[in-house]
Amino acid sequence: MADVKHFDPDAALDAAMRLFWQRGTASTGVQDVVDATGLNRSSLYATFGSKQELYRATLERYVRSRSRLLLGPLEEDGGGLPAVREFFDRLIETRCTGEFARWGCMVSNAHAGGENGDPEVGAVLDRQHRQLCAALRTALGSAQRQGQLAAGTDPESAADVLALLAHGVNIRSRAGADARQLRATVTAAIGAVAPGA
Amino acid sequence: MADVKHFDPDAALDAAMRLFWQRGTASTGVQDVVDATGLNRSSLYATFGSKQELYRATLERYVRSRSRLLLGPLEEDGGGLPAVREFFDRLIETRCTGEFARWGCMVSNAHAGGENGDPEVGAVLDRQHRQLCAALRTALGSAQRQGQLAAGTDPESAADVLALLAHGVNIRSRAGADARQLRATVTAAIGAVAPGA
DNA sequence: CCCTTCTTGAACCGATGGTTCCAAGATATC
DNA sequence: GATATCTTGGAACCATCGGTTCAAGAAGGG
Repeated sequence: MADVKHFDPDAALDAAMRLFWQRGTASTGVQDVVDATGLNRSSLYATFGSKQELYRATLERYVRSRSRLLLGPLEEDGGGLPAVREFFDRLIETRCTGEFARWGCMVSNAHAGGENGDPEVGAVLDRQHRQLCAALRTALGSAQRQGQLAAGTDPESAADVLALLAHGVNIRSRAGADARQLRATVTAAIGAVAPGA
Repeated sequence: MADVKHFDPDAALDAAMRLFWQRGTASTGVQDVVDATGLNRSSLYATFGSKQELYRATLERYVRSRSRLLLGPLEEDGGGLPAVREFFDRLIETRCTGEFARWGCMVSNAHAGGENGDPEVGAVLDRQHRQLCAALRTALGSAQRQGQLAAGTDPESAADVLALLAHGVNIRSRAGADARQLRATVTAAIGAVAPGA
């Protein structure tokens, strides 16, 4: 009865995501998206509605794919302190090397870029930050139950501190901060807020 | 012989600074600057050259005025641990209340906004981060000499951790993070990385 | 009052912003 | 193969972008 899409919307969304991630909303023109995705303006608007809706879609794709990739292991049962250390190792690795080096985190970038002027975007940012805190809390809680933490350590406030620290890593990585330096700092931080037993 | 400027360049620079600080470079048009400063395009270009040069000028004004306001007390001799606590108190106060609430830090914003594509801007960002680390190191060093720190505390790595944490505070404040929550988290962090004697 | 120097407002430039529209092309059902 | 329905390509839309230019006006020194 009808025609079907001649392109892969998921691939297009991914290409657009990378654009917004790297350069932000304001610095990315619709023409840039057209060029990067290869599809036409009409198809783009027919599929995603508007630039703002497209941005929201890419942001949600980011938190569901890229963020999940990092947070997933953290939320698994019984990860404990090693899971926390591995989370930051992988975070710094991702932020400083490979194809995403110097791109930072799309969520942190959205924070600073003021994209939260859009209430829907703001809600995503808050939710994502709470999820990061919760994931760290889960891992630190399991660390405590496994007796990995020194007595008197509070997993909740430690998780909040490390979550803020993660934002700091994301920000500094955009300026090309040295991975070794970041790793050393983060290691010191973990050792201080979540000291081993 | 000639005519003299009919406006105050410093006031104009300050108005432009607020614009770039709040909304970023890409989202701020020259017309916005014209409207905010009250002076016209010609005077603006005659005085500052280009939009990019104007941005650089406002960024430097920011680090020389606003940042200095926060970092100054930290660098003074003998501030010790109380100076560190006061720095974060004032940071959070500035970021969450008053006319600059939800504006974040212009330097952190520039990081995430990718403004460091301009090498001169990137240099300012790196310099400013190093200065923040150095200021914290100074205060923590004096704390150690005054016997305020527990044995085994390393002022240098503690300073690096707190500097990253400051970026985190700046970022989260843009999303309207609760000041009390931030204060509690920061207090926990200071207590962990720079425990009192 | 003249003349020089600066400021000012407005118009102008090409490029680009996001968005819409319509004819042409493609496809699955009948 | 005809037809209905969707996608596609491309152009056009109108506003604004950053940046430049120019003529008129204002202000000081002679």
